[in-house]
Amino acid sequence: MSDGSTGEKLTELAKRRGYFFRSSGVYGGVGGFYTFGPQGAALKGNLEEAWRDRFAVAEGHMEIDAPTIMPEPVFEASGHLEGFDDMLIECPECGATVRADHLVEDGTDHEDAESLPIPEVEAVIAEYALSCPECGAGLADVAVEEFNLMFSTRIGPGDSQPGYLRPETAQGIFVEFPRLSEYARNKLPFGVAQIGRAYRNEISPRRSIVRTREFTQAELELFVDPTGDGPDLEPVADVPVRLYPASAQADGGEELRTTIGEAVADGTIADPWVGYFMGVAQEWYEAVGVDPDRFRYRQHLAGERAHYASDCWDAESEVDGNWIELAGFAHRGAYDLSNHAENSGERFTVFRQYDEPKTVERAAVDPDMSELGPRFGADAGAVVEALERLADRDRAAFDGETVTVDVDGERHEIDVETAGFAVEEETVAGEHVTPHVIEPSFGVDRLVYTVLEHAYREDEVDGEPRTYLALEPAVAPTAVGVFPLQRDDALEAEARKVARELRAFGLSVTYDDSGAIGRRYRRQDEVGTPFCVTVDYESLEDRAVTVRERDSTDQVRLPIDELPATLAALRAGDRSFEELYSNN
RNA sequence: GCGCCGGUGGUCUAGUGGUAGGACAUGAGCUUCCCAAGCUCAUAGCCCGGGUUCAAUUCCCGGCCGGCGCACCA
Repeated sequence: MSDGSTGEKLTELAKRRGYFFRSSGVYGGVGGFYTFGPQGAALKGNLEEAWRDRFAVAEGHMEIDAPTIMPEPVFEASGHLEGFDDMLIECPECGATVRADHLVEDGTDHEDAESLPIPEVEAVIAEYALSCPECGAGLADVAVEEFNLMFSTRIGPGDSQPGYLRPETAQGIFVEFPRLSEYARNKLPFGVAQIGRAYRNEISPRRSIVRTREFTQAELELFVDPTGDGPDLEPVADVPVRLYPASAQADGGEELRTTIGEAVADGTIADPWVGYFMGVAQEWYEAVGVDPDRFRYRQHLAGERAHYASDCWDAESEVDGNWIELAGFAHRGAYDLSNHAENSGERFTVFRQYDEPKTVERAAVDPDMSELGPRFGADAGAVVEALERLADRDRAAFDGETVTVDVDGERHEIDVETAGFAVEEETVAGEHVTPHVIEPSFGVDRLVYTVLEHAYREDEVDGEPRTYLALEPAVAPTAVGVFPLQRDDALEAEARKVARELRAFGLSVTYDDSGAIGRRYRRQDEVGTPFCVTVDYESLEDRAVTVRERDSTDQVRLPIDELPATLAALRAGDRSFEELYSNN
C-alpha cells in the first residue's frame, strides 16, 4: 500500500473499481472530462434520486428537463455572453497571462474595465504604458484576447444561428418561466427543479472530478413574491450549522456554530428562504454520507458574488485538506426574469390580486385623431405618446385651454379638448409582480467525490489490512453481494437463486463465486457494498444464510424467506443491522 | 495559459541505445476455505508524432495527459 494521500488512493480505487476515470483515454484523454464507470454511475444516480426526493418531491415542486444547447439571445439576456467573458493579455517577455481588465483597473482610475470594448482596453493599456505585473515588460500594442467560458456551437447548417452549451442549468428554467408559471396556475411561491449537465470551458480543470468542463447540476429555482411571507422555518429551526460569515473571513474571525433558527433571527443569514434551504441541505447532506465535521457554510465575500446575487452562501466540504464548493444558496432577486422579460418582450410576471380591489384616480387622454392626424401627419403617433406621458406625469399641464408638448425638440400647442383629457376612477384588482428567485444549486459530481472521500476507510480485520468505503446503504451503488461459501454445484445453484430473488425485489446485487470467501468480502468492501450474503451447506438444510455487514464485519443468520424484505429495510434505513445482530 | 516534475500490463512500480522484470489484481484448475492463505498454468505493458541513430521505451524537439505552484474559477 502506498503512503499517498487519500485523494490519490481514492482516485486509484475509483479507476480500478469502476467509479470514475478520465474519458477518451485510448486517444490520450482530454482534460476536464470524466466517465463514471458502472459503480460511479449507480452512485451518482442514487444521489440524484435522493436529491429529487428531498428537494423536488418532498417540497412539492415540479421538475423539468431542458435542452443543454440554447440560442445566443438566451445568454445575451442572462449576462453570460458579456460576464462570462474574460479579457486576457499575454506578456511577450515572460509568457504570463493576466486579466487585461484587472490590469487596467489596477493601473488606472477605471473602475469597471470589464465593460469596455477590447479596442478601448488596448488603447488604455497603451495610453498609460501599463506593464506586466510579473516581469515589468511593457504591454502597449500587445493584443488583448477574448476568452469566453461557454462552449459555442452552430445550430443547423449554412448560415445557422449561433448557440451555446449552457453554463448552468438555471437558464433553461428561467426561459420557460411564462409557461411554467401558467402550469403552476400563477400562484407564488412555486419551485422548479432540474438535474442536468452544464458546460464550462475551464481554463484549468483540476483535481479529478472536482472541477471538470462538463458536470451535473441539481438546481431548484424557487419563485417567490418579493413582498410575500417567508418560509415556515419551524422544520429546520433547530438544525445545527457551522457558518463562516463574510465578516469573519475578512478579519480572520472564527466560524460560528449556531442553528438555522438563530442565524436567521439574528440576521447572519439575511434571507429566510436561503436559511430554510441551508437547513434542509444540512440534514440531507448528512443523510447521504457527507461528514458533518467536514462540512460548513461559507458566505460569499462582496467581491466574490455573482452579478445577480444579493447574498450567497456556499455549502463546502473538506476533501483531502481543501474546502470545495458543494452547493450555492443564492438570492437572485428579479435579475433573471426581468432580463428575459426585457430581451424577449414577453411577460415574466405573476398577477397578484389585492385582498380588496383598489380604486385609483387615473389621468388619461383620448385624443381626437381626426384633428391630430391631418395636422401632424407621420408625427401624430409621437404626439399622442407625448400627451399620454404628460397626463401621467403632470395633470396640472392640462388645466388651461391648451397644452404644450415637446416632440423631437419641437413644441406643439394642442387644445385640451382635442387631447380628450379626463381624470377617471379605475378599479385595480391587483398588480403584476416580477417574482424573486431563491436558488439552491448543487454540484452532483463534487458530491460524488465528497461522499467517496468521506467514506474512505482503512482498518485491520484479523490482522490483515482492509480498505473499504463506508457508504450510506441508501446510496451505495451495489446493495448486496451474494456468494456460495465455496465452489460447489449445489451451493452455487442456491446462491444464484438467492441473487435472483433479491434482484427481483429491486436490489442491485453482485454475484461472486471466485476465489476464497475472504477475498470476495474484501472486494465488496472496497466498492462499499454494505451487505453480503453467503450460502453454505447448512443453508441447504435450514433455509438460512449468513448476512455480513461491511463496517463491523459482524454476521447474523437469517432465513432466506425474510432476506429480500430485511435487506431492503436495512438499505432504506428502516432497520439497523446492530438491532438484528443483538437480537440474533 | 505560464513554470517545475512526471507518463512502463487492469493497478502500483524496477530498468535499459539492441523492444522489458516484479508485486498486486484478473482468468482456469487443485485445496470441503466465513474475512486479501498456498500451489500450478494463463492473459496482459514502454502515451502520441517527429528527429538523431544500423537500431529509440530509453537521447532531443513538439503534442496530449497528469500532479504541484501561479493565474483563472460570472
